[in-house]
Amino acid sequence: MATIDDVARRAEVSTGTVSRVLNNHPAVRSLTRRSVLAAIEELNYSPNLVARNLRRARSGAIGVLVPNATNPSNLTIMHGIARVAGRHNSGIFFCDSDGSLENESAHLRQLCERRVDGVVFQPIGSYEKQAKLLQESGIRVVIAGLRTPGGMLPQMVVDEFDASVAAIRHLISLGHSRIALILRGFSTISVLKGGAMRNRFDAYNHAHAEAGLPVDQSLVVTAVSEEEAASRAATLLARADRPTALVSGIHYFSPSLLLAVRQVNLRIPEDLSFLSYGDSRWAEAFDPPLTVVRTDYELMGQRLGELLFSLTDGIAGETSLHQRSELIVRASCAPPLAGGA
Amino acid sequence: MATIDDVARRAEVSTGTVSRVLNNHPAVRSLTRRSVLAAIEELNYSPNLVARNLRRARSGAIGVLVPNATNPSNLTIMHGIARVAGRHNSGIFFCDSDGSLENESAHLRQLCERRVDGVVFQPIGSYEKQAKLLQESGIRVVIAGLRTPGGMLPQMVVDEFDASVAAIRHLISLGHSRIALILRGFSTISVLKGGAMRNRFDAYNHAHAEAGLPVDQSLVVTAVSEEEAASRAATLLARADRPTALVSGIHYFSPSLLLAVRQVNLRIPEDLSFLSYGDSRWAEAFDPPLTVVRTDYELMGQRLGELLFSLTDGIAGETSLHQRSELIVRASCAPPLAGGA
DNA sequence: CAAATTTGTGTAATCGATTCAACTATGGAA
DNA sequence: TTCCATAGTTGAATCGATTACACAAATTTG
Repeated sequence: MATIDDVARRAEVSTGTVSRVLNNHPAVRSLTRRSVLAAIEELNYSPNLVARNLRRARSGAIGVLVPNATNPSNLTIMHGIARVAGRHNSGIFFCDSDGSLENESAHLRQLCERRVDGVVFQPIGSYEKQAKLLQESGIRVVIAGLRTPGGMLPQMVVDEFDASVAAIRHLISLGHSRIALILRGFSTISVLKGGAMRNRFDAYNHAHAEAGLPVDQSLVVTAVSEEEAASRAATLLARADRPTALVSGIHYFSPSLLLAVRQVNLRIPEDLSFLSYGDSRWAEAFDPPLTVVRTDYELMGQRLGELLFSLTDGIAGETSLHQRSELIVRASCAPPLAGGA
Repeated sequence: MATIDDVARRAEVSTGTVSRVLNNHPAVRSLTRRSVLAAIEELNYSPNLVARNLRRARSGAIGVLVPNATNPSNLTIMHGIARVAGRHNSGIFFCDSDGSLENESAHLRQLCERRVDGVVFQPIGSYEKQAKLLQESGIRVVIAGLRTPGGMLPQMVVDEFDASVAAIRHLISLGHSRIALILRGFSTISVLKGGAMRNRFDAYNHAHAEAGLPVDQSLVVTAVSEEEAASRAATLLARADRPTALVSGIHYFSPSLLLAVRQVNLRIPEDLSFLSYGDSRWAEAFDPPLTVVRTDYELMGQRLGELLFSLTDGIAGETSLHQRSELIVRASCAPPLAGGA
């Protein structure tokens, strides 16, 4: 594999000159430049970015750490980030924690050791300490997620509260008073610790309080997997006082929940209203089309990327971005049947 | 930021010794090791992988190049690869061509310059030349995709032909003779150039020939976007001699096609049988559940990863893997109505 | 025409690790 | 006691680029 020295020898110039050609430095005679380029061509030379990065003390790459790559919304965020990274011709180090805190910190350490220029970090649990560590190493960090704002780190907050309240309000205004909410988490207690689920739970309570409606805590359940979510939902729907509306707190669960609904022979929206967090073409194609709380993850990814690069490039600016979600009303929610459950 | 020299000074040993501690070399007195570790701790030292990689002439990372990250199957493949990469504690350089050949070669060049240890490459168009170039630079390449086997490069071939033939045969045996097929591509000609779509088209023809059924080429259409796919489908379904079955050649198009079907008020499966390539929870949750040709992409990703690492580690073995797809019969296909269209 | 400036190029130090040869204790065998 | 093998360590070269500095040649200026 040819090195810069090989090229220099071949073109009968010094390595410094070759380097200048590679970096489009203006102070090179065009005749010299041509012969260097010719040598590069002939030797099929490919500059070694590892060496360059060592010297320059930057890597031309950012790290993206997601909690779980099977979640399509993370993929969409990735796609947005990749777009922006491409424009800044930066590479992307992809890290998937696969749900484990252990993996998460291992990946963060690795990103630090690789001396990436920045990290987009969607934390699983508490993150302050680890993120601080990166910061101290001079690596810019942007926190992504649906958690409550706060903390000193640059972050992108998904402003979902209003849309969430609007969603529950929508159901209440249709006449529902028994609304089930399925969240992701080990327990209601874990949900209360913060994050997206907490936010959705708070909005649920807020909308009820606002309408003077009591909340039946037994209608709020958590699950860690699609299967568990489906079985919890089935249990709820089998109750004598079954809910008249079901809210899927995470898009990932929605198809399994819909399947569970069909298995107990309930029609949507006549017998049960269904509302889902997260939008997709499938939610739109479903019969009836699903009413959803939607967040534009592609845009979110792009803005995350822009924020990170503005930080690494030392451009000061707003370091806490907001992205509003919205309620998309389709046909899966309707007034409960007069006779009620 | 502390370097290995700082650590050496602090622990009052040479840099060589620190290096040996870092790499768990046995020839270090345990007393020395302890004091080095202490110094590392105190200085909050993080080894610089860029420097290490330069010296070692390997990067401890592989590149994964996908044509488009918005496709969920690519995501699933990524997840599989990430698992395996984690086990080999290798990093992943993520590259998204976003559908453009130009991006594709730019990314390949970058991966080469970064001196990744290997590349999983899902090419958009013809790839032989570019892949060869990487090979010559000593970078192992594994081709992923649903293209016809052949070529000298290690690859993972999705063996979809049998399942595809079974799918069309299934429709024919139900009594269908006018089966529409929607493929992704600019034109039927581009489809014929190869790749997954070619394979599906061939299977379609094969099953027809086998049953002695003529193929109406006007029922095979291509589209580049969901919107185009939906409008092409709408046109087909508006014809007097409309097809009695519709095959979505790519999962990505399916929801839009289903939407188009509903818009012309055709019931599935009574008025129209629907069969889709690619499976998902949504396809299962749809009413009626969709009959699909399914490929296990998670497993595919894992096997791709294993193949690549066996190559980079110099372990010889089968370099052309196969992964079989299967037909999953659900409820979206039924005999055409007696009266027929 | 000499001095001053500009332009282009070569030389060598440097980034932060690894690793090999050389050297020094340390203990055991002759 | 002397010699040898061995474990532990040091020092320096090395990976492949960038870049500050020095310097020669070419050009402008007074």
